[in-house]
Amino acid sequence: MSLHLYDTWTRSLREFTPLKAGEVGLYTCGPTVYNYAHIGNLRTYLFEDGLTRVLRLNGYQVNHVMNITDVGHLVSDADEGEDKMEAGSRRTGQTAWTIAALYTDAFRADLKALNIVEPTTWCKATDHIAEQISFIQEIEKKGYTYKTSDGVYFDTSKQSSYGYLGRLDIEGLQGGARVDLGEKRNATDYALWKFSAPEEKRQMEWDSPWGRGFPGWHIECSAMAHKYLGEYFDIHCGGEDHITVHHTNEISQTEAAYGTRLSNYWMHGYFLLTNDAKMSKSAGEFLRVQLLIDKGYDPISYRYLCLTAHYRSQLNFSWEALDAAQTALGRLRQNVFSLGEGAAKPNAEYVAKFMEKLNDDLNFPQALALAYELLKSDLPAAEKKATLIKFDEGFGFGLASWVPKEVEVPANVRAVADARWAARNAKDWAEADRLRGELAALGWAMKDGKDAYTLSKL
RNA sequence: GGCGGGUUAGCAAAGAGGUUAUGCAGCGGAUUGCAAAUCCGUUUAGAACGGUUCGAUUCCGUUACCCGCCUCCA
Repeated sequence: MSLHLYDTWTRSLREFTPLKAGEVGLYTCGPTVYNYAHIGNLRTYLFEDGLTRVLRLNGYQVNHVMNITDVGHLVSDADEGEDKMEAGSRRTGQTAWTIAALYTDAFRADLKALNIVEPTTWCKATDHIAEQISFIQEIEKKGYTYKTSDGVYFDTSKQSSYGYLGRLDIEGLQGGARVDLGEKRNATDYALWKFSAPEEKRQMEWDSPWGRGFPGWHIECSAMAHKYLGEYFDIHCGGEDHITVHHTNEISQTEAAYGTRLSNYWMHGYFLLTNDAKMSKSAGEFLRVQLLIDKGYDPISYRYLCLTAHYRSQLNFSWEALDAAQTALGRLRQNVFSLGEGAAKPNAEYVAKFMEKLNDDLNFPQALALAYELLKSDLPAAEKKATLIKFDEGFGFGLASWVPKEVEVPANVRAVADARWAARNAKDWAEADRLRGELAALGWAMKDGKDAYTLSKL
């Protein structure tokens, strides 16, 4: 089966056909670096990583561009309110530029911990102010802009196609608008450029043909996607929340400036929920990869958990589910390791089935089930191993390089264990059991093997 | 208020109009001095009501409940 992907634009599964043979232009909306990423944010990057892996498994060369939003969007209230970067700066007492660098590094560390392949091109919003300004000028030239006292806005009423991606009901939106329009002409109009307030000294502001200020929050993606991938490229991804506003406006801008809908396919990852509610940064506490590590989890266990659910359905996070994933991953790794070192080729039939699952809109849950079917099959060990390592190009668990962890055993623990091993071999069961209890008190479990024992931490 | 999605066994989560999802947990057995690990086997399903059908958890309708977006957001 050839690759089929769900396209939000058509709300249907479409066969994937690249615009240029053998190549894929992919733009994925990146983080706003005013705070750490939480594991809900990272679910979307895991979905996109799965996508790039599947594209590569299909033989495509993927030109993957991701932005770093290091200029503040606005905290709330449709183009009103304070700037997130400036707010983060005030919170931490560091410059906006410093915290942008800090959280960018933290984000990349998270990607690494989850074994997410980095994009081929990173681009920072603040490095592309000129591109954003000229993009706005292009829109202005086409007659879609108007100026208010606080910025330059896009007049969505001049664009009959506006809101198609989100299937927006413009009339309904006007009626149910939750915020004041201010000087905006329509509820769906959005800022292209915002002016710095006269009394305000911003850390991040630039001169523009319209006045000193900063870019609106959708223009960077349109401008950078245009610069690195052209007027029309293959796939654009983001979280489900981007459908109705951010991506709708990216399309709007690009359509005004260049007459395309920016990307041929639009794909969206769905949210991670906790306690059946969306995980959010504004709701205070949120789960970071570092917290998982601190609690003794391997971040790859979280990756495993995400792969057990389809990217297009919401996933309810719980520690119980993460425990299950960690156990399953541990066994899978041990299983693959135990298959030995023999050389073999991947089993063509299983690989074909595997590709069929992944090519069906990235069905990782079924692909994972197939891995277990393969493990239970009666194929030769070496062939199983080669096949699973092939599968892992999609999973990204790092199965090929995994080896059981060598644990450092303190000398006193080793001494007790040796004593128990001697007692056991002397069939002194009472003493052996007593010493096992002693080990447990020290926090160690002892497993008897045929010719030797192994120790593991409790 | 407008738009969209969901409800599957103890937990998480898939596909399929009729034939084992899968993982974790549980249970039984093998194995073990006892364990652990492993292996083999196995019990729990598809919100409620109605319709279509030889047959529906799967398609259609109604109801209930849950969630997301519409506001910064993955």
